[in-house]
Amino acid sequence: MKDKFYITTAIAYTSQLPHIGNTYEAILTDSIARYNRLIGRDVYFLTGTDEHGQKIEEKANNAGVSPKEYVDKVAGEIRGIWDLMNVSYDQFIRTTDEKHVKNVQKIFKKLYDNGDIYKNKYEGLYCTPCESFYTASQGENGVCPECGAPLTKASEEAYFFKISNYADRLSEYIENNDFIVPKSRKNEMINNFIKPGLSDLCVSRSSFKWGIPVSFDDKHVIYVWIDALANYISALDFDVDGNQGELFNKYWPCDVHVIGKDILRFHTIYWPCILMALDLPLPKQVFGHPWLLFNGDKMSKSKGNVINAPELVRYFGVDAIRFYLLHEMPFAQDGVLTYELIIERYNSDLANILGNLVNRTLSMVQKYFDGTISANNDYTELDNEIITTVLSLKTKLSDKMQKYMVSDAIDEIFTVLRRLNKYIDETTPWILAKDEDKSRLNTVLYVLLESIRHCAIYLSAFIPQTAKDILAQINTKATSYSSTDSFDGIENDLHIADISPLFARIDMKLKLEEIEKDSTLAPEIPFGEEISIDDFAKSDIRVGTIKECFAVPKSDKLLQFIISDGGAGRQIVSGIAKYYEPTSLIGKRVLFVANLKPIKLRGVMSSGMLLSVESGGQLTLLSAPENAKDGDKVG
RNA sequence: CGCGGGGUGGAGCAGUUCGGUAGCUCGUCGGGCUCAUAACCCGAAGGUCAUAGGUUCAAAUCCUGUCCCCGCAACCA
Repeated sequence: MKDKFYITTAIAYTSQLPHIGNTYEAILTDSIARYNRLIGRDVYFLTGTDEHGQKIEEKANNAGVSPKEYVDKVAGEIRGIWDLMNVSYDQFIRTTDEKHVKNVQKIFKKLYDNGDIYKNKYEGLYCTPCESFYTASQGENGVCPECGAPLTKASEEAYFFKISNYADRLSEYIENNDFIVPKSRKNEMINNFIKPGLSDLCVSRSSFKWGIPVSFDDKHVIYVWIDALANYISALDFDVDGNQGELFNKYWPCDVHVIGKDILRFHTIYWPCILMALDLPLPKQVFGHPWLLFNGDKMSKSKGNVINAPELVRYFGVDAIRFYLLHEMPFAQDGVLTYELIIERYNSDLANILGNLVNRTLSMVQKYFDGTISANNDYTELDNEIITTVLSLKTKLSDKMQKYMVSDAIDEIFTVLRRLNKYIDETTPWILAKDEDKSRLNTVLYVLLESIRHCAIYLSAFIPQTAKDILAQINTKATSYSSTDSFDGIENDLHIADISPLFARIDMKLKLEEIEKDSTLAPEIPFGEEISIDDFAKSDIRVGTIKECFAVPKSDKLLQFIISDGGAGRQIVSGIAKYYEPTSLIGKRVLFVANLKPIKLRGVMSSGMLLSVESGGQLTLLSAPENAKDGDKVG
C-alpha cells in the first residue's frame, strides 16, 4: 500500500485579496505536495479560505453587501489565483461550507459537554475611557496603566477552552518530537508560551455576528481558533460521533501543516490541545515558513507596496514566479523580492542555464542527426562521471525535500544542469560532427538528452509547466519517476519534436520601463471612495500655530502639541516623532482638523489631527498660508 | 530594561547545533569557444564574517558589552 501524505496550507483570510506573500505559501506547499506525489505517495493537499470574523463583517458593511456575498467574491478570486499559479490542491475548503459549519458546532458542543469548554465571566479590570480590560498585574494600583483613570471590576460572558488540562502533554510532545520546524521556532514557542504557563483560551465572541453560532447559545459566535483550525478535519469529513468519512480514516493525522511563522502559536499550541480534547492523534509536523519582503519591507496595504501574483505572472510567467519564490526564499529567514532580482534570476538560471542548455542540445540533435538519436552505451570515463552525477540526484533531492528545503533541492538540480553545460564544452560536439564516424557524437548527445530528461522529471515538482514542455520537446514517453532509476529512458531512434526556446531572455532595462509605465497608468493606490460635498463639509479644518511641542513619554512615534487655534487653544497628539524634532516645530503655522472626536493616545488626550503629506517615506506637515490667522477655516 | 529575528566580498544567501583552511549564485574584469537565447566554458580581483572585549593552541562559530536594521506589541485620527 502507498504511503499517505496529508499536507495543508493555512486557510487564507478573505478580508482582502492575497498578495504575493500569501501566494508564496500556496506555491511552497504545492511544491512539497507535487514532490511527494512524484515519488509515489498518496498525497492529499488541502487549502482554502477563512471567511468569518469582525473584520469581514465591517468590510462587507462598507461595501454595502452581505458578508456572504463579500466572501463569495473574495474566495472565488483567491481560488482563481491558486489555479493561475498551478497550485494542485485536492480540496479547496471554505469555512462557510455547510459541512464545516456543522462540524465546528458539533465539536464545540462536544468539548462543552466534556467540560473542556466552560462558560465564564471574562473578569478583569476595566477602564471606561480606554474601553479595555487589563490584567491584575497591569492595573496594580487600581488605575489604568494607559491613562491613569480609576479601574473598575467588570465582566463579560464568554466561553473558555481549558488549555490547562493539556499543557503537560503538549509540552512533552513539543519537546520530544520534531513537531515544529525549523528548530529555531521550536525554542521560540517553548520560551515564549509554554514556559510562562498557558492560560485558558477565550473561544467565543458576542461582540459581532458574522461567525458560526454556538448551537446552544445563540448570543455567541465561535471565535477564530476553533473555527479556522477545524478546517483541517472538516475537510476530511470528520465526525465527532465517530462516524468518520473515508478521507478521515485514510489521511488523518496530518503529515505537515505549512503555515506562516506568525500563526505558529495557534498551530503548535491551541490546535494540538483541541485535538487532544477530541481524543485525536496530533499532526506530525508544523512547518513555519518565513515571510516574503518586498524592497526590504513587509508587504502591507497601508505601505502601498503590495504586489500580487497575477500582476507578476503577466510580466514574467507562472513558472518564473514559482521558480523565484521557491528558489530564492531562504529556509528560516525572511526573503526579499524585487523586480530586479526576479529578472536577474530569470535570465541567469531559467534562460541561460536551463533554457539554453535544452535549446542547444536539441538544436544539435536536429542539426547533426535530423532529430533522430539512437540509444548508445559505449561510455567513456567522462560520460560515466556525468551518469553517476545524474543518478545520484535522486537521493540528494530526497534528503533536501524531507526537510522541506525546497530551495536547496532546486539548487541540486541546477548544479547538475551547470555540469551538463560544461560537459558540452568538454566534448565539443561541433568538432565531433566533422568526423565521418558519428557514433561518439551520438553518445554525447544521448548522455545530454537523457540527463535533461531526468532533470525535467525532478523539476516537475517545482516548475510543472516547463518540465512538461521540456519532455514534450524531447518527445519521450519515459516521464515516470521510476524511469530515473537507471540511465536508459530515452527510446532508441527517438525523434525529437519541434524546438522552441523555453525562456526568452529579458532585457532588464526595457522590462523595468514597461513596469514603470504601467504603474503610472494604473496607480497601485486607488483614489478614495466618492463622497458628496456635504460629507466633506463635515470636516472642520482650521489654521493654527504650534505653541508647544514635546515627545510623549514611553512612545516612539507620538509628539504632543499645544496649538493656538484662535480660541482657547487645544492639545493634539500626532504620530510624527520619526520625522520631526519637537523643538524645530515651535512657532510653525499648521492646518488641523478641529472637529475630530477626541481620543486618548498613549494616555494623552488628542483633540484634532494635524494635516500632512507622506511621499516616498518623507512626511511633511502642511503649512498655513502667510496671511491666514489662527482659527481661520479651510474650505 | 516589552517579545522575537538579523548584521558574512557590489547584490542575494550558506556556514554558527558539535570552534580548526570563509563557501554558493549573480555582478565586475581578463581569456577561450561557436552547438545555443550576446548564451556556454576557464581564470582573476574583491570579505579584519557589525563593533569592543573575553575564553582557547585555534573563534564567523562559545561568553559579555555596545551600535544598527527588521517584524510583533503598545501609541500611527
